[in-house]
Amino acid sequence: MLKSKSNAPSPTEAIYERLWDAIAERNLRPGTRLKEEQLAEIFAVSRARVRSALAALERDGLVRLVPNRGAFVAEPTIREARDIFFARATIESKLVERLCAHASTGAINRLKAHVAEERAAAERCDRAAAVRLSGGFHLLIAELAGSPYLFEVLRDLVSRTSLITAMYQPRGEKDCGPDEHEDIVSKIACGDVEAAKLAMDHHLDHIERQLNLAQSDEGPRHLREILS
Amino acid sequence: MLKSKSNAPSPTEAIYERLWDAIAERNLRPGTRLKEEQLAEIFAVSRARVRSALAALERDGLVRLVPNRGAFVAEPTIREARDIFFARATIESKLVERLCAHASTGAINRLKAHVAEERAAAERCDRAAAVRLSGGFHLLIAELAGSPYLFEVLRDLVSRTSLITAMYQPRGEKDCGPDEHEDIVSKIACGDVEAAKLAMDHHLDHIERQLNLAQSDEGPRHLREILS
DNA sequence: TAAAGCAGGATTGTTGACAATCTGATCCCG
DNA sequence: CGGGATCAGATTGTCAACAATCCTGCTTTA
Repeated sequence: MLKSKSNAPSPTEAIYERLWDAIAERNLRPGTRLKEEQLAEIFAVSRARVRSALAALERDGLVRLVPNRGAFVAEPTIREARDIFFARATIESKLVERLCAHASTGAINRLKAHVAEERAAAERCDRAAAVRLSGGFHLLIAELAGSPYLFEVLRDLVSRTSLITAMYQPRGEKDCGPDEHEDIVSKIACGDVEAAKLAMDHHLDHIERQLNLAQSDEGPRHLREILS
Repeated sequence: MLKSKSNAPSPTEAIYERLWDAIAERNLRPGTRLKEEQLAEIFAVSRARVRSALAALERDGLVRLVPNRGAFVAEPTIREARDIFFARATIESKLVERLCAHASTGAINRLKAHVAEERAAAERCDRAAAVRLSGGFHLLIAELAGSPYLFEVLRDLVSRTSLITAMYQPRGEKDCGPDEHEDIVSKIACGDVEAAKLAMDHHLDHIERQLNLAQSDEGPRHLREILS
């Protein structure tokens, strides 16, 4: 996994992040071909570094690597999408349970502060921030629950969920606001384990239900234009 | 993730597998330094390929990569070890539950056949096969439960467990035989969800309890000698 | 004497060029 | 006119040499 060096993000990470953003914000649509040389030129780095960034993105399920063919933005199938949500429910339910078991007031406050940030971003209509913060909420739960390993797995799952959302959620549909997150936090604050788990399950189920099977059919756009 | 191409394993995978085996069979002890050039010479491949294999091993938690310093066989802490077992319990419990829900007779038969293989390997005292099959049992459950994503996560967890076992299980201690696996299978065959989940939890807990905190303190051995 | 400074050697990180492979269009033949 | 072989162009995969970095042991100096 990519190390999260707090101060200095490695060059590979930087490319990883920029591509991640472009995909999650729906600017790079599923199926788009990612040519190594092209990316190397755009980001002004060597091809080798692009390669390692693409390898990392493949590990997180955002990119599909075909031998001798190249890299493409992944196109998760409906079946895979449902599997991702199953995995999320499995893991997040347990994390909520564990968090309830020993939730400090500090933890509750961090959760509340995060939801407030989400609300602010939603009101600004800052899509990029909203997507990032929405995923961040779930990661925060994993962090506070105290399982570094499941935190990493969930980070992966959240990335994949972003891609799935970009692919299957109708463009008109508004992202789920911070209301359900707030609900989950309040249940955790009460210390009601079962209610909190149900709230999380319901939340994930709600996101899953918003998906539809019709794929977007806009024309392709040029990499150079999207990645500024 | 490494693609599991059924017929032709890629060269990178081949190196990955050989190092994995060496670590899981306790020939390469935690903390051992893995020099790129040395490995390249031993495996008769280029350094670039060793690099990508080491990157894959780091992703699976078997190797620690230090910038400008090199690669070392990972040394999971006690805390990390316990976290791995927590993650396994979380995931495998759910997988067993799901498998019980729709366990075909074909699935049961595959499980029984696998346990039989395990028993045969144990009687041959074939340690390498025993380690591989023991992990394979858990992976088979994930496969039969029908969650490709959690299968991949569990593959990772099993690798890490091998390393933890190599590091913290006293050498005298015999590996858990196939008895507990057989117990789990029988509970699944009965369709008793709760009993099956309990059996799995107990099995994992049993493995975890066998760990001790004293590290092995044998002298280092030479890479060339171990990797034949 | 001990600690800081300074090469020397070894190891990793990076780059650019070369080889292998695939795609797509053209051309030939039935 | 249609189908299959063939060749050019483009793209990925691999490699070997070069640059940057780090550890080790020695030297110097207070």
